[in-house]
Amino acid sequence: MKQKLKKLIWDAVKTAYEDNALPSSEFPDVEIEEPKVEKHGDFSTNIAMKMASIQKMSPRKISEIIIDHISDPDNLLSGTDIAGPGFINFFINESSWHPVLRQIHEAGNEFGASDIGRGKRIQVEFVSSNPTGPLHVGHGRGASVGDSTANILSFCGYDVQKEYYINDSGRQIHTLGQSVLFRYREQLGEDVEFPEECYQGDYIRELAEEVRQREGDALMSSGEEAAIEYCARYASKKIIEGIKIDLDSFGVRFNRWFSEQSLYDSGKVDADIKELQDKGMIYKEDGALWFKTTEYGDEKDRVVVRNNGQTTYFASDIAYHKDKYDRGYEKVIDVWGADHHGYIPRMTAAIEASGRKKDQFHVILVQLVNLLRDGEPVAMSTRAGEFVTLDDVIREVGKDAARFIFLTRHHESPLDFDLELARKKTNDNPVYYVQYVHARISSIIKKAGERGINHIAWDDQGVAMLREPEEIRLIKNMARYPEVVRNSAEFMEPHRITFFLRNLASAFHTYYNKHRVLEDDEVLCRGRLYLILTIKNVIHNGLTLLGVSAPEKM
RNA sequence: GCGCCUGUAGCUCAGCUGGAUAGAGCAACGGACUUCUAAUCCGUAGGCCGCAGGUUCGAAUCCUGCCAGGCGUACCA
Repeated sequence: MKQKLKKLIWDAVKTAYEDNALPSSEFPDVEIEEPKVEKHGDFSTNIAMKMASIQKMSPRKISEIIIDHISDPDNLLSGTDIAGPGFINFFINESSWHPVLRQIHEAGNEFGASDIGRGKRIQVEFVSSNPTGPLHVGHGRGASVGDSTANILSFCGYDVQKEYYINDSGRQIHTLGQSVLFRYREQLGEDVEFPEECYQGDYIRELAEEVRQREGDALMSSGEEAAIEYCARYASKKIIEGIKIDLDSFGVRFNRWFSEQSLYDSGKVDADIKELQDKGMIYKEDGALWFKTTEYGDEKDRVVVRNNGQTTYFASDIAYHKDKYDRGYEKVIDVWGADHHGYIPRMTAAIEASGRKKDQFHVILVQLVNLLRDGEPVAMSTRAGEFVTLDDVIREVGKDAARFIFLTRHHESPLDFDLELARKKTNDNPVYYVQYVHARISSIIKKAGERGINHIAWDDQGVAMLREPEEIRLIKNMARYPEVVRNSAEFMEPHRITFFLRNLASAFHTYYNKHRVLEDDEVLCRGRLYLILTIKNVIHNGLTLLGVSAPEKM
């Protein structure tokens, strides 16, 4: 619709120039907006104001000239208006909206999809929680944002891969091994003092128990390091399995699980450090190796190999990201917790140093989640073992409510997640509001079937009867969907879909309460059934992008 | 100190990347079910868009400076 209008205006401007009504041939882009106030029409443009200084004429005069030169062969417009400082307002004919319904219906699950990605290969890495404990709510938010963003990008024609990076190497894995070993010894009757820096959660005890059942007391006699190594391997493997299960029940599936350890095993970390050394990007100071990240805008240089010979997390991250690009991704997106934001400049620096462009890397920072129960904060700390796991949340409030609520805010603003609220099946809970539309429509369609209407299809006469303001409003609303999806992809902001759905749901509920679909007038009934079928279609599409189900019945 | 994020209705947040009279949901108050699901709807009330300057036809939106909160600022991850 917008495109059609844009063309009308553009043609009018050109014609006006050819008729010598406008002195200059220099025209700005046609920008079309949707006014907030209905009185201002369906669309408006500010083009006259933009042209004023170039044409050396008053905006209102230019508006008049443009309107005079508009030709509207398809009878799209029911009226135009000049308002305020020189806005041109356009009123669209009711009947011009009707074909939108057909587009939606014919596109089906593809309605809203586009090809703006042009098959560009893009990778989204998210969650990537360390395998030292189960996922908690914060990871849930990262999972929701990452997964939906990937879905949306894919819907917009990008070739998207979802990946999880497993930090199965380094100090914290060692600590994990220690933690399990301590519990293991404890269980075998040894009097041990459990160190504070170890992981305190009950899951460590369970893992130790499993180790004991498999190995008996064999680890008591093997060397300590070997025992820790064994426990670390076993525990991280089990934890990752648990994480996979949790994510699966959260509706998140990765294309690939990438092991940090594999970068060491294949020698890639060492090779990349060597390569950077050869390029002169690395120097030695105080016994450590430093990467000159300051040359790419970081505030200080960063250590890649410590003076004890151990590589830092940064070192493997450099190798990991290099590997991503080597695998052919043109763009790499990382979803991180906001507490890692200080890490962005050095990562960007490393990527630039390896010859990639800055804009080939993008970090989505997700702010922290404050978990509440009835308005009271719930304390959480992985180390102290006090946390509510993602699994707990899914069990308590359900996957759909959790995923939806995580996407009810811009990802850069902190989110309060109230367990009691999320569990309530009331109108406090936005997910039901949207799902309810789908269920209601399904119910009506079912009822129509009972009355012998089994096939809902485009019907000229029926659709032509959709003239109620609420009906036109619904169609206009849905017509915006493709643009919302595109913007959502472009800005990587899945919450835009959430807000769109709430809006559409609201418009439907209003309509539902005011008008009956199953009217005695058969023609009208056909038209309305077609309308709600397309609404169901759009709600379904949107919820799918968010990873939320669209129930037939509630 | 420096850097990033956030300040919009009593509360939780949107605001289409500069547009016209700033919008929702909760909470408050008053209404609507013998009719397609009341997990719904309708109405009322509620605002110096953190503060102060600047940019221009026009600012919640862009720039600068303050103020407040969160996070970061490791040879941790």
